[in-house]
Amino acid sequence: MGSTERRQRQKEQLREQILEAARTIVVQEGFDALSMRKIADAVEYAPATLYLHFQSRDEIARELCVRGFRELWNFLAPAAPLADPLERLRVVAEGYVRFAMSHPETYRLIFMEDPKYTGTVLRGGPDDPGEQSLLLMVRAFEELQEQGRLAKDAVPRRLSEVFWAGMHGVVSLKITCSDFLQTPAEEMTTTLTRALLDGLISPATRPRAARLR
Amino acid sequence: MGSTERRQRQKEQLREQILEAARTIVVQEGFDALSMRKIADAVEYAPATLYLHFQSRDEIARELCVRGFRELWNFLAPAAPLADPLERLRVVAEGYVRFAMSHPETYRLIFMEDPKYTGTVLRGGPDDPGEQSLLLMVRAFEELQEQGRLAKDAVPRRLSEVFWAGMHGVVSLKITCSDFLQTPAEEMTTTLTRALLDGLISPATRPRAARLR
DNA sequence: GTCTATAACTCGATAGAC
DNA sequence: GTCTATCGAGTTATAGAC
Repeated sequence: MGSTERRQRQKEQLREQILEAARTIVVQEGFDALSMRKIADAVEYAPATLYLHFQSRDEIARELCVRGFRELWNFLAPAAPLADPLERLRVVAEGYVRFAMSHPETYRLIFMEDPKYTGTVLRGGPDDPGEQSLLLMVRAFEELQEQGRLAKDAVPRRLSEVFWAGMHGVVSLKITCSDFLQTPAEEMTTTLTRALLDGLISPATRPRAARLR
Repeated sequence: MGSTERRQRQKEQLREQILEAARTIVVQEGFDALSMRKIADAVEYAPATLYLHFQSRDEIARELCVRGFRELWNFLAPAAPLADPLERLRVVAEGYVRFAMSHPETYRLIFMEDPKYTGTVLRGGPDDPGEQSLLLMVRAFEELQEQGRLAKDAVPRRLSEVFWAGMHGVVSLKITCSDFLQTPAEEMTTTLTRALLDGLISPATRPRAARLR
C-alpha cells in the first residue's frame, strides 16, 4: 500500500503549506487579515479545500498559537541549565522580550488577541505549555527561597506570575504604542528586572553577595 | 430662532444616544461585536442615520476611547493631592487596576485592541491625555529624586514607563487569561508595587524611613 | 477523494426617495 | 433629517459536480 502512504504524505504536506501560508499572513498583515480566502489563494486551492484539513479558521489560529508558543519556549530554554536562579530569571526575561520583539504579531495572537487563543496554551492544566514555562520561573524562586535569599513566607508561584506580568506589560505596551514610550524595550526590561528582583528579594533576607548591583 | 436651538439640542442628544448605545454594546459584548447596524437597532434609527453624526465606525470607537480614558483619569486623580510621592504612586496603581478590572472591555479597547485606538489617547504629543496621566507618575519620581530617596542618575520618565508597564501587564493578563493566574489582581498589584518601588528606589540612597516594609 | 461553486450570512457605507 | 434599498466586499461553511 505505497500509494496510501504517499497520499498521507501529500495530505500532511498540504496541511503544512496551509499553516505556513497562514503564519506568513499573520506575520505580515496581522491576525485580523487572516481569512480562509487569503490562505486558499496563497496555497492555490479553493477555500473549501482548507476545510478538509482544518475544521475552521479558529482551528488554524489555535495551531498557530501552539507553534508560536513552542518557538517562545526556544527563547526561554537556554535559561534552564543556568546554575544561579537569579541569573536564570534574568535570562528568561531577556529571551521573553527578544521573542516578543522579533515576533510581535505572533505574540499578539497568543497573548493579546482573544482569551480563547490564549487559553489554547494557558488552559491552567498541569500539562499545558504555559504551565511548563511558568515552572521555569517558579523553580528559580523556590531555589532562591531554599538558599535563604528570599523571604520564607514568599509564594514562588505568585512571584512568578508578577514577574511574568511585568515582562508582558513591557512587550505588550511596546507592541501597542511603541511611539508613546521613550524607553527602548531592552532598557525597560533591564530596569524592570533589576527593580523587581531587587524588590522581591527582600533586603532583610538578602545576603550581600546576592545583590543585583 | 428657538427652533434652530431645539434642533441643535436634538441633534446632540442623538449623538449622545449613539455613543451610549455603542458603549453598552462594547461593555456587554466586546468591541468586535460593535457594528453600525447594532447601534442603529439600539437607538431605533436606520443605520444610514448614524453617518449624519459620525463619519465612520472608527470615529465612534475613537470617541469611546477618549471618554474611557477620561473615566480612567477619574480613578487616578485622587492620588494627585497626596503629599508623599511614594504613597501617590501606590494610589495611582490601585486606581489604575481598579479601573481596568471594573471596565475590562473599555480598557481592552483603549490599550489592547489596535494601535490606532491607543494612539487616540497616547499620541505622544504634550497635550494628549496619556501624557498628562504619565506626568502624575513622572512628578512623583522627580520629587523622590529631589528628596534624595532615589538615585541621582535615575530617569523619572523611564521609571514611570516601567511602572506603568508593570500595571498594564497585571491588568492585561488578568483580562486575557484570568483563569490561568492563581493570584488575584489586587494581590498582584500590591506585590508588584512593593517590589518595584522597593527595587527602583535603590537601597543605597534610601533612608530607613522611606522603606516600604 | 478533491475541489468548484455557491449558499447564507455578516459588515460598512452610500444613493436617492420622501 | 430620516428611511429604504442596495452595493460591494467580507466571512464561514457546505452541497454536490467531477
